[in-house]
Formats: sequence, structure tokens, C-alpha cells
Amino acid sequence: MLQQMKEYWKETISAQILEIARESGIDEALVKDVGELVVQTPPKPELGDLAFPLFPYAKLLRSAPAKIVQLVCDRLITKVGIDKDRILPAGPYLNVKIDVASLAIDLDKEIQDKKDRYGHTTLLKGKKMMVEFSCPNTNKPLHLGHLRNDAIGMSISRLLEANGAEVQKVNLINNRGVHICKSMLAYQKFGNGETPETHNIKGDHLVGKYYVRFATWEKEEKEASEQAQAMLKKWEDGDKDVLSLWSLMNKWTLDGVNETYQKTGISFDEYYYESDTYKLGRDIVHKGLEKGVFYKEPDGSVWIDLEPINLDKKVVLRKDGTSLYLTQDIGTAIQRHEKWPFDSLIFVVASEQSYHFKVLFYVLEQLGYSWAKNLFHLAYGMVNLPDGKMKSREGTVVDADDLIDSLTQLAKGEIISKSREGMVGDIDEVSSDIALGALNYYLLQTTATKDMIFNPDESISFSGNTGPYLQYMGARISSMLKKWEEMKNNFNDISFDASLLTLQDERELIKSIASFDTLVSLAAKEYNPSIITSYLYEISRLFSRYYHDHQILKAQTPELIKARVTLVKMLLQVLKNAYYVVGIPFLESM
RNA sequence: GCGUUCGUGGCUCAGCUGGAUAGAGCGGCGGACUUCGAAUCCGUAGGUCGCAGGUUCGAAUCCUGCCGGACGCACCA
Repeated sequence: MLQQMKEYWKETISAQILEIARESGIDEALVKDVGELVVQTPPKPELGDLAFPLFPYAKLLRSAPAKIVQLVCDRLITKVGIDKDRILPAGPYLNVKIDVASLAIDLDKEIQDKKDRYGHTTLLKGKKMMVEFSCPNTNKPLHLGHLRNDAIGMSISRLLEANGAEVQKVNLINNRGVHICKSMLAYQKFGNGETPETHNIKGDHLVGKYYVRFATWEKEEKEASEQAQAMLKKWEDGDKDVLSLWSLMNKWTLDGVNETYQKTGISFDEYYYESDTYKLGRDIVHKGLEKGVFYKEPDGSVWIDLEPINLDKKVVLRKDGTSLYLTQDIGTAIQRHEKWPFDSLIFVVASEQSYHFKVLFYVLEQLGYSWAKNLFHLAYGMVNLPDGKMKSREGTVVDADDLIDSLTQLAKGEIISKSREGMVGDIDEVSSDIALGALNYYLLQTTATKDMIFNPDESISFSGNTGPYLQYMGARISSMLKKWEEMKNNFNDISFDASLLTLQDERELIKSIASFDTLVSLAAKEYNPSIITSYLYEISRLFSRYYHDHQILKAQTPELIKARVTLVKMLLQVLKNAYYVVGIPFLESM
């Protein structure tokens, strides 16, 4: 909503500059060459709400920027009839004080009307957007890297939806290949019939245990990896025993993984399985060969020349005619588009695969699929530990379930140490919501495309710039509004007078609430949830200070109480909507 | 070697579609709970924005080169 006000001022000021130029006999085209007027926020609130730097016009108008500012200010007052209190010239900057009271009144109406949908836009209305994320292997449980992937995928999906898109979340399960056979083989050798039930162990962890077991066995037994290869061959030939072991262990893993998804609030609209898709793409390649997109080497392998995109060449079909990772992905993309004709597809996959996706998109484009230009690889960065990479063979991989459990325990301890068990309702539920808030906020606050360092000590901290800090603001407001419910009957005949909200913090809060929609669309455009996490932190910090310095339910006059409560109600709705988009559970009490 | 990408206080990160003294959190030091929830707030110390050039009225932000790190460059997925 703030955007409209910005536009208004921008146009009004631009018009005056244009007229000044015209009066001095300067060609309008030259004014346009300078570019659009820039709107900024002054570094300090006392300087106004909006800032328009007028440096760029100095050369054109042959005058010092500050003089131009004066000139424009005079005209705004005399010709446009703008109240002179709204205009604050500051050297080369023309600053403006917007009408925050009327903004607050509009906001209040809008928020009451839209509620959970406040901040939503129509930017992507009518678009069908598919988001692929998570994509676990079925040979081990989820780890920290998946958690980042999941958090990003989930948040992006919600952001796209908030901007009006129809979203389908898809997961591709990597349930096939030598790595899967490795855990199967180890289980066959050392499993002794252990099941998740007999040993009371989560299925994915059980399978993961045998994957690790294979690695140690491989050191003693030279033929281990050959045996795994042989098993894969059997699997592909449809060997009954291998297949039944495979489906049993797959189920164990998937049950476990799904349990983790449930705990972390992750869900999908559609699951794809590599075992169903790995042969896909071959026919397409054959057709592409006829069309001349690909070429065949004497040994029978099929290639594509990537010279046009400054890369080498790449195999798309083995000499024995079987599919590769790339072939398969060509097939799945096409299959997906047939099943659900998306306008765009976003792959949330680690940045190590940038090359793969560059090639994939190019191939699809060459094959003539018009939608290929709307494929996007959201290449998120690695999660490292303070002393380096996570390495499975060094046992430094942070397990997803372990991490969540320990965060939950810590949250619970915190509740108990504050003697709040009695007030929070279901303590286990609240603890895990706090853990989730901490985790998702931690994972999303770093720009998705950058590598990040996961510091266990910091991630478990609940104070400072953390998820629980944000949740705490929601809880305090909720608690305050409960008290308000008890007293509000005394305020029935008082209406919301926004002009009473004159404190700097109040102005800032109103502007911040009003800018939410702009950030929701920006975050979606840039596929960047951290825009929302930063926003949440900033607005929470603002409120926290405000709340500390000023009384709300005990403000000086009933009118002021009403006005402040109205403001706080708006804030709570915005917080809730923003929490949702970044996967932070809202808590009435914590 | 080639390609992609990152380099901001002790640590972890914002800011990067150029603009007014570079922002936070953690950690350090010092304050604030008989008052709407102290998982909070306030103050303070701490930065040649990797280095060197360039473009510009103006560069952490754009361009070039260099240095350093990460990732990729399989008939693995």
C-alpha cells in the first residue's frame, strides 16, 4: 500500500521537474534521458519518509541540486497546493513526509478485510508454477542440507502462492542406483532380520545405518562395490528377491522421511520416483537425433554439442543405449509438463548442479519446447560447519531428526526454566513449534543462493536475531490483546483516530506494515525468502522498542488506547502472514 | 587450465536494480524488571566493505585485472 503513495509523490515531483525544464526551453526528451526519478528512504526518520535525490538533474538544468530542490519545493507548495509541512528539503534531497494517518486508516480497513490474505498480490495471477524440492535418496535419513532445501522450497512455494500463482510442489525420490544397492547389500549381509519394529528405530535411520555399514565393509572386502554393481544389474533385470528387499527398504526410508516432513511442516502435491522415470527420455533423444539436435558417435553413443552456450559436449545416451541422469531429467520435465502444463518450473537444487541444469534447459530449448525458457534453477548454497564441510565418512553430517529433537528439548527446557509450563498449553507442541521457528528462521535468513555456515551453538540460541524472538513478539501481542478483549466494551463508542499515532515509532510501524505487499512480491520475483525474514526482524525490533517505551493498554487517553490497540492488531496480522511464508509457527503463548 | 560463485567489525549475516555518517545478532564492557510477557530493552567499544585500477557529481554496490575460498567441468546421480 505504501507503493501507491510513493508513486503519487514520484509523479507529482517528476511533473514539476518536467515543467521547469520546459520553461527553461529544454527538450523534454532530454529530461526523460536522465531516467526515472529515484525514490529512497532517508537514513533517519526525522528527515522524512521518502527521499528524492535530485543530483541527476543538475547537469541538465545547469543548476546546483540544492537549488533545484528549492525550486521544486516552491512549486509544489504554490502550484500543486501541497502543505508546506509535508516538504522537507535537505540539500540535494527533496524529502517528503507522507500522510501516515490516512495510510493507517486505509490499512486498517484493508487488513480487516483481507486478514490472512493481507499482503497478497496479483503479480503471478493465473500462472501455474511447479516447484521441485527436497528430492531425498532412499539410502539414508535427511540431513541439514535437506532441511535448507526444504525450507527454501516450502517458502518459495508459499511466496508464489501469495502472489496469486497456482503452485504444485513436487518431490522426486531417488530410489534407484548403486548407492541404494549398497545399503541393501549390507543389510543382506549384516541385517539379521532387523526391522524398524524389532529394534524400535526409525526406518530411514535403520537403512542409513547399513549404508554406513557398507562403507566400513568396503574397506575389508575389495569386491564389495562390484557386488553392489551386480545387485543393481539384478534389480534392473527384475530379480524378484532383490526387488522385494528393495521395496521393503524403500518403504522404511520413505516412512521415516515422511515423518520428518510432517515434523517440519513440509508437504508435497505430487511425488515422482526415479524408479519410474529413469528410462524416460530415450524416445525423446531418438526423435531429437532425427531432428539433428543430437549426433551419434561411431560407438553408438549420442551427444549434444554445447558450443553455442560456451560449454563442451555432453553425452545424452550411453553407447549401450541406456539413459543417463540428464536423459532422465529431460524425460521427467516433459512428462511433468504433459501432466500439469506449468508456465514455469523452479528446481530447488544445490548450486553444485548448476552445470547440469544449464545443459538440461538448453537441450529442452533445442528440442523446441517453448516452456523451456521458463525453467529456473534455484541454486542454493551449501551448508557448512564452522570447521568445514559436512562429511559422512567423518561422521560430521548433522542429522535432521537429531537436530530437531535437540532444538525441541532446548525449547522445552527454556519454558520450564521460566516456569511457564502452566501457561503454554501443550508443552510438547509448543516446544516443537519453537524449535521449528528457530530452525526455519536460521536457515532462511541467509540469502538462499549463498553458502552458509551452520553454527550449532548459534542455531540453538533463542535470543537475539532468532525465530523465537519473532515468535515472542507475536505471543506478547496476543497476550495483550487477550487483556484488551476484557476491557474493550468500555471503548465501543470510540472510533479509531489514526491522527493520534504521532510517535516516530508509530509512524515507522505503520509504514512498515504498509510495505509488506511490496516485499512479498519482491521476494517472489527474486526467489528470496530472506527478504521476508529481514522484514520480520526489522518490524519486530521496531515493535519491541515501541512496546518497551510506550504503554498501549494504559495509554493516557481512551482514544489513544484505541488507536494503539488498532495499530497493534494490524501488526499481529502482518506478523502472522509473514511467519507463514517463512515457516515460523505462530504461538499465542510460549 | 576453463567456467560459475563468494570475499563487509573477533564470529555469523544484512545492505549490492549506484546516492546523505556502512546496519544487525552473537561475543566484550556497562545499564534497565513493585508497571501491558526481561525469550525483552538501552548504552558503549569494534569496520582502509579482499587488493589495485576504471566509469560517475557520487561506488560496499557497476566494469577490468589480481589475490584468496567454495563449487563444477563423468557413457555417477
